[in-house]
Amino acid sequence: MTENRSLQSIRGTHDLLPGETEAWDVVEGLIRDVMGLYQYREIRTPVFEDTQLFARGIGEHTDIVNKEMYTFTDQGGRSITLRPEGTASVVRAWLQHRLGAQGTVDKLYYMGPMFRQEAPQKGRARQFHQFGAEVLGTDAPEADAEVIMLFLSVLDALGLETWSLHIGSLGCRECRAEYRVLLVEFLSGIEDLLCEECRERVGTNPLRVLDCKNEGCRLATAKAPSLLDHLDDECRAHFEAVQALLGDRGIPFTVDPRMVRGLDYYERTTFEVLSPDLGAQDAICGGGRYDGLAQMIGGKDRVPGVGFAAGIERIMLALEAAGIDLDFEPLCEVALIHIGDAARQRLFTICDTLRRAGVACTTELFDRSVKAQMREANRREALLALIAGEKELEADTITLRNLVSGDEEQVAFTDIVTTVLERLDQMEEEAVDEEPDEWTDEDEQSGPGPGEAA
RNA sequence: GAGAGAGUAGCUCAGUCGGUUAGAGCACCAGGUUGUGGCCCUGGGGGCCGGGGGUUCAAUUCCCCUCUCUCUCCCCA
Repeated sequence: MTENRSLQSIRGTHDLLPGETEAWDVVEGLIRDVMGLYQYREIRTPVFEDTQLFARGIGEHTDIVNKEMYTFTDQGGRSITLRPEGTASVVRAWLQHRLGAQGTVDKLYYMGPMFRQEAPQKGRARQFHQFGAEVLGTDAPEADAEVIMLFLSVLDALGLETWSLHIGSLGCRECRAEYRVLLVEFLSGIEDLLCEECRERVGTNPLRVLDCKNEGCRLATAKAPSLLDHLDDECRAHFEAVQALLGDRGIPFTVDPRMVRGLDYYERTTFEVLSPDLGAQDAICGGGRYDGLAQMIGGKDRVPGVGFAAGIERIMLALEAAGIDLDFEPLCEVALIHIGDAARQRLFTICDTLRRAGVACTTELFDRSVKAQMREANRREALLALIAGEKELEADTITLRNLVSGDEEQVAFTDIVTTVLERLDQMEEEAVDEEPDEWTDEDEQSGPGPGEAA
């Protein structure tokens, strides 16, 4: 409405700035590491899809489809929607490219932005980021347990130790339909005790009534029949197998008979991982089995599948709450410091040469004082400074200063690259010698130095 | 979508019961060292007091609208 002179990012979207992106890189890198460990392979699908994919997959009566999708008509008159979640797209791509044709089980993961038009608050943005994993083509309860274990391994890799795992089962379509009749019968009897919204839900999505946070509804439905008591034999066996697999590995979990997911495609196993440090938006991961999804979006054959989606922003918040700081300054090995214009030009060339040799370095682009240039070198935690002014140009040498020890030496221009590489090697050796034990395995803080390549 | 709170320097925040040039700390720049970092001292730059409208002699301050953020409901990752 208001015509601001300067535009800003739109409501519910955020810029990730230097100082934050480094931590995201670390987190994403650790996620990829764990995915590799479990042999899941990445899939990247478009951020927008045919609206029907989500309408049919997620469900017409869900909040997501009803009121939260970014939908628009493109110039060809097609209805397009920015993806509000990842699973439907992955299954669509799996069907489209016949990834199951080899008869193998496919294990896929994805990572990227999702879009939902909700009221923004902490841990909930309109563009947010999820990563997720999917196993397609198998009913095996091991797949259910594996995706849960996979996510918990990610938390472990990140150092997040406080979480709780909640699991439930929605049964298959057959047993849920039978149960639904029972439930509607029960709810009809207590209808006047329910909140307005729930009275509507009795007709549209009765299972959600059990998940209502309203005190009155909770009390009124306390004695409602439980879905878990009405699973058919196969679904019960499957659910028990999943629990046994988790239990055998000492993974703590709570069975939540009322857990209902907000997406219609779930069947059988559902689960959530909650973080105690997040406030209202405390789910960092949600998932489950979706054996009917492939057919809901037009696939000919039944393709069983199970997976999860996890919110990266919420994980970042949980890390922060846990006091885990993954930020690091990008490595700067050499700062080039000039006095005067001639030296400035000379150093620009030397900087280029050093970079070609794989040395991370920077030159001064403002004409600030030597003091300011040194201060910045210090701020960047540069290891070496190369200083040049009239004196050096005349003598055809450069001053090389070790910024850790303060030692200085004069180096001939022709020897700069070899000497710098030599000194950096020496400093690295010294640093390894002094490094405390706990840091010796892998030093995440220093980031990937371009210098290592050479 | 509903309710509540908040927006003042790059950042974290004071402040004005409406009244001249709006402050601190950190950060930045410069000087103290005719060319050398971290500590210290001195000085400096930087603000349409979120935006628009209204009341008033006078609005950063009061009122309304709007935008954004935060919290809650809801929903979800």
